[in-house]
Amino acid sequence: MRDVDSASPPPLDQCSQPPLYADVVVPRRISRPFTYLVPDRMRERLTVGQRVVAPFGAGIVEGLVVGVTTQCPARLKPNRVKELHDLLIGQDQGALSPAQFGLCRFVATEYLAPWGQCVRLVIPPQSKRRRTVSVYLLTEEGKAALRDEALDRAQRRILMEVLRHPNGVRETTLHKRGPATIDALVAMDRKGWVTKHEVTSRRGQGHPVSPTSKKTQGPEAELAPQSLEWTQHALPDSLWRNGLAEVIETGGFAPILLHAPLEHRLDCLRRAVVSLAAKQTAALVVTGETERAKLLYHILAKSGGPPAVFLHGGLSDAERRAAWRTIQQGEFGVVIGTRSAVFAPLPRLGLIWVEGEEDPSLKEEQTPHYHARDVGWWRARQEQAVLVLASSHPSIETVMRVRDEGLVLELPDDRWEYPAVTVVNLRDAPRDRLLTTPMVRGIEDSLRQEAGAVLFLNRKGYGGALVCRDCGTVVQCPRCSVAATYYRRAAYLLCHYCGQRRSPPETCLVCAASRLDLVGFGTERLEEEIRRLFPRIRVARLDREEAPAAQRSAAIVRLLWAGELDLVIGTQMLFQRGLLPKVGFVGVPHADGGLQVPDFRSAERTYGGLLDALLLARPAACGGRAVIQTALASHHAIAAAIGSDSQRFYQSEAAVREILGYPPAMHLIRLSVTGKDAAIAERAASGWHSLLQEAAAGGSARDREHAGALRPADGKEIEVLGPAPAPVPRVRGRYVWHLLVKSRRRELALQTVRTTLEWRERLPGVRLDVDVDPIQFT
DNA sequence: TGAGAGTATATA
DNA sequence: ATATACTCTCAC
Repeated sequence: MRDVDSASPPPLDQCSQPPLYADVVVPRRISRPFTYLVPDRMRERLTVGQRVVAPFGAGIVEGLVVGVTTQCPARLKPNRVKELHDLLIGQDQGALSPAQFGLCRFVATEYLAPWGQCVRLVIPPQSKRRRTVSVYLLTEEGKAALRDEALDRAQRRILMEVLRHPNGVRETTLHKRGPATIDALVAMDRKGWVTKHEVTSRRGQGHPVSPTSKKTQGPEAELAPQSLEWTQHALPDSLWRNGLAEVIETGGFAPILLHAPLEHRLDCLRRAVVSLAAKQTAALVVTGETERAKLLYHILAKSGGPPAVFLHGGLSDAERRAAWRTIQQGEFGVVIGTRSAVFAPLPRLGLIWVEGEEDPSLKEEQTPHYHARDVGWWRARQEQAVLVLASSHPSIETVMRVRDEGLVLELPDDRWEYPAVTVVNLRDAPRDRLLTTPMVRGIEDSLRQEAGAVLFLNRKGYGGALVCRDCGTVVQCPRCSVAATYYRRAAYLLCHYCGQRRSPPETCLVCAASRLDLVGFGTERLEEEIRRLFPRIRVARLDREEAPAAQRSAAIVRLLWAGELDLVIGTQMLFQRGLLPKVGFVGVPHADGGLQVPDFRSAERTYGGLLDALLLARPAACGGRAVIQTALASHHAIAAAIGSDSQRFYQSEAAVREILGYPPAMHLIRLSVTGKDAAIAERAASGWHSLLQEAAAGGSARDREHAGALRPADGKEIEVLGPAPAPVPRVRGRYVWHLLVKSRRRELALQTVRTTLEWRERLPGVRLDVDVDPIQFT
């Protein structure tokens, strides 16, 4: 790829101009650009960053010009080079702004993703043109023909299919069946049994929605009014005065970690937005969950600040386009959205605020695997904006990075308002009981005081898994090598990886014994236990099974605010849905449940979940109480959370990551190879591994030469681990192998993987994926 | 033997 | 990604 900066402007005034070539990246799974001849009529208007229509393969694509040159690449025969078809023109269509161009290039290089696939991140969703498609419809004669017993079999099959679809079957669908089908169609068309019709494609018929619609304005009715009131409390002597106000006032690039409870963060956010609006600049607020974005939208829209725009994944393409246009026109003071909103085209960006920066949802799970927080960091620097990463339990990566490169603003540990915490050691408690005596007492007290109670258990379903009491075999999903979760009420086993459900087996599949035991407790079993102990109370459950629709969970939140629920049982979803009122009692029946997960971030997640749960309770001074049941009270994640000692957690966890060589001490790139055939997938992974080893050896040798004798030649600057079966080695019937590239030097790791990508792009039988800074390890 | 499914391959 | 070329399998 030629460098963008080396592109020379086309000569304007010669009669015999040399041919001009454009390097174009296409929206395909190919990293390298393709070279096209620039037709004379485009010479003057064609620039780097221009979007173009180009012939590609059998069809045409919309690509992005990333370089312009007068030389045809050596290995291309000039007669094989095709001409560009057209320039894309239009307000949010044609050329990318320098900011958009830079952003998508950053994502491509930083996350090793095909540049052409990153372009869609920075442009509004394309309106599906009102394309017409041909469909076949059944005629009366056709229906009559179906009654004929002697009808040709192929023809009958087609007619039956067309009969099933009163709106017609697409010509392209039928043509895919092969030449026999096409012949039969032509024959039947001639006989008048079917007719071909041109209809407007269904896609793209979504109603164009005005920016004043419910969805872009934010759904008002779903939020409990009390929860808004709660967030309007002004806090005395906040972190705003102690630093943030000044940074916002000064402006320019400044990375800030705001480590404080939610009410403090919201107070700061509201003030920051108002303060920016006074300076005619705008804020971009990004958060992981749509529900959280809704909440922020309401708080900011109701606080007398500047107009706000709501941008999230639930919007239709038409709605997103409308929101996008509003943003480009600059008639707002703040944009609030989820992950992809970090690319929103704000003019005069003064602040990027990442609310809940530790949220794994900020990481895109598909290519390009960008992290909205890290994109935000880069963008803030580019556009000279303040960057605020806000959380009550920030990721250790952010804590370390901001300590080095920015400013940490935190509420001191002793000023966080926690409930009075009782720790129950599960090792001293009877094994078969889920709720110990102190826990039951705590719930009873809260019922007596009508103060509300929340139980946090981060495991959905009834029990964890079915285990054979004789041979110890765990009942697994047949397609994914992972234990299936048992749901009692619906009486099925559900695989949490592929979603397949089936009825639980009567007997062990290995030894045929009929003694299957339920191991572990899920929210469903906890609910059953609560109903047994307290038959009269009003209980609700907040987890993905019970409250799949946002509406349902919003209803539970509203009931809780209205005091019409005595107790809520929930998973992580408790912290993601709306805002809960502070309750009198919080119980955590199994605090260390998440620590067994084979993921180096499990301690961080456990700490965060526990902290969030404790913060659902009223402060001790207002009678708030909590009971934590754990078998690992001395683990630093649990000890730090119950002792409200965040420094302890971050210190211990940083040490662990350093010793084990995980982020932030080292940078990781996870490579995965997926294939239906286990052996082929493993072989491909091994092949990739040796290629990486080679590249690493070559790379650091060159590197050492370059840097002279400064660095010891230990050859350990980059490590390639694996191939190993993924933590869940089989998903949806496909085998997954992982490689892990580790290095303290980020650029070296990226460069090493980059050199192997040429090979990666064509490899039969397997699917390959590169994830820089992976979060999810399954 | 051919239809149909599945898989390899190039795309400028 | 996607269209096309090519290969393999299975029923006739």
